[in-house]
Amino acid sequence: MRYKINVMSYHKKQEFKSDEIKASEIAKALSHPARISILKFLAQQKSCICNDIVEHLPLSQSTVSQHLKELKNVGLIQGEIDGPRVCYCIDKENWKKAKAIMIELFDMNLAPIKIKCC
Amino acid sequence: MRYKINVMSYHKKQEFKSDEIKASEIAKALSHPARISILKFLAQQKSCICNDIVEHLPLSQSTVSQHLKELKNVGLIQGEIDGPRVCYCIDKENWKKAKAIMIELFDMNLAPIKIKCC
DNA sequence: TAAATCTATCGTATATTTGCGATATAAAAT
DNA sequence: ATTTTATATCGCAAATATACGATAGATTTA
Repeated sequence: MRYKINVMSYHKKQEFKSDEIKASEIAKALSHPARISILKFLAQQKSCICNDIVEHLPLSQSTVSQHLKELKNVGLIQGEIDGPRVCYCIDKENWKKAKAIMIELFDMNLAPIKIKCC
Repeated sequence: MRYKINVMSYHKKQEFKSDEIKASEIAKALSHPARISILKFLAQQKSCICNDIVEHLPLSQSTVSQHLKELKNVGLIQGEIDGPRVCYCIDKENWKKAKAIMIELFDMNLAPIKIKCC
């Protein structure tokens, strides 16, 4: 095959379509069981106090804090200072948007036409 | 707060629930725009020939091969040798399963009860 | 048979993620 | 005022992910 000439670089992500980047960012936020667990915990609203989340996970407080930060950065949760604590909760608006993006991805038209194999 | 005692270790993923791990693995497979792009390309069945996928992406052949391997490992695609080429396609059965898992995650009951904040 | 084509894998470099303890800060409790 | 509690962030170490070129192996074409 004709070899592609590629410039030595390590960040190619920006060369993709913005909707593909967006979907991948949502997926990345969900790509660690701790973050899935945090979201489930918040959805069940057993509590939204940060420390309760920490107690719920087999991870140190600082590690949990980092996972919370990632979920916050991608917009899936919100944090609100409540006296000495921080109350986290799912950002329902962004959650819906994320859901729509992922569903659109999974609803891709799986054409039943057999081209070669498949 | 009482500090948790944690053994120095780098692999805590296995300490989570298996359904959380499963969801995170699917999400991880989707956490790079190149892999999203590959799946969309295959869904549209513009082709399922490996080399056409390589031509479609701004990445080298070896890098694309690695992304294909990850998608294959998680079960979202299948590869079939077709003479000198390899024909990749979406594993429709596993795709459906993955979709169900992600939809279940996004359909988490977002309790409307206000506990503290939220 | 030799050359060309296609793909996977190896080796390697860099970037990012994951994890922890320590610590800084802020509020609450004593 | 001091101590306790709660949280974020810093600094570091290890693991994993991302990317490439080179190359091996297999197949097809010339």
